Amino acid sequence: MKSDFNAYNYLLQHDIKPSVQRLAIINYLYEHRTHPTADEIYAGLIDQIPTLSKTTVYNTLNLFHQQAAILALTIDDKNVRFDIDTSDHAHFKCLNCAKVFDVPAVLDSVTSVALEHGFVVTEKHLYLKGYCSSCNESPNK
Amino acid sequence: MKSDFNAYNYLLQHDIKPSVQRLAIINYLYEHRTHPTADEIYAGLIDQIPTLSKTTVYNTLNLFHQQAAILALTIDDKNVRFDIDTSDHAHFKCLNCAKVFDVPAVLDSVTSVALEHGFVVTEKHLYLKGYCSSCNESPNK
DNA sequence: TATCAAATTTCTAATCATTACAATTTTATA
DNA sequence: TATAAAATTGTAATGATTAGAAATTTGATA
Repeated sequence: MKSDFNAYNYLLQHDIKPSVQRLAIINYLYEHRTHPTADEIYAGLIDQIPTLSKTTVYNTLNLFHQQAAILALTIDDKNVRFDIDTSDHAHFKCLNCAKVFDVPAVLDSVTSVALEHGFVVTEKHLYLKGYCSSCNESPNK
Repeated sequence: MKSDFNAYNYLLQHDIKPSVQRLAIINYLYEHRTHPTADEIYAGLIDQIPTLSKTTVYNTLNLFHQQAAILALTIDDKNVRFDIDTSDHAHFKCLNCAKVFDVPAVLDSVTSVALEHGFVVTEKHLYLKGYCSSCNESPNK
């Protein structure tokens, strides 16, 4: 079954000139909602594009983020993680299994407080940490 | 004028055995609400404690964080920043001047959604990014 | 279609925050 | 004081990310 995601148009909509590498990376993010790192994306695409360079992956992700086509998550203090879903939602990171989950959330109220301080808000990140339901039932520590 | 902050008791309250280095670091955080990095804390204390090691600063901050005596902020993708204020509040990072500001916020509503998913939440971080009032008036880019 | 400049990709090496690890020093206690 | 445990320190290693230069591809134009 084919994906109904039009990667080509998605890039154009964000003023990004499509290329083989860029299409592959945005498609990877569309298909993998695990908030992958640059390294994971590289590893996932190297078979499909044997000439792919890790620098290209980093450059491309930075470009996508600049153009607001993706989110760059700093929930992990080691790696930046990426998310194609730019709609309002929060993230939960399990301190045991290290997985990052999506959590529904509305962040409007907080933004309004920032506006009162004269801040112009371009990004909102809500990160929760703790233990997911699996790890909570059988903790491994 | 002397600070009314009792660093010694503060550490004891968090089950941390006081030492010269630990007291200096927690006092530094009490007095500097700029969300400093480990390196900034080290630079701020090296004159006062010439034998201080950067490893000790990292070890100590990790210990404080583990004991929930401070927050470890990953709002910056380069460095971890630290905050002695563990009460409910958000952070705003200016993408121009890189300063991190405190913003009042209540995060209860989001936590409750996470609980419904069976998550145990131990940390909440709300990070806003954009341009502060100074940089917004005279952008430097 | 050939040419040329700009954009993109790639490779290699550098950077730099953080941690690992072993040695030294300090602390607490018998 | 002797001794073990805890804390601190110094050095080297790790590893994600970026810098910078070279190679390749793309797109426009003649």
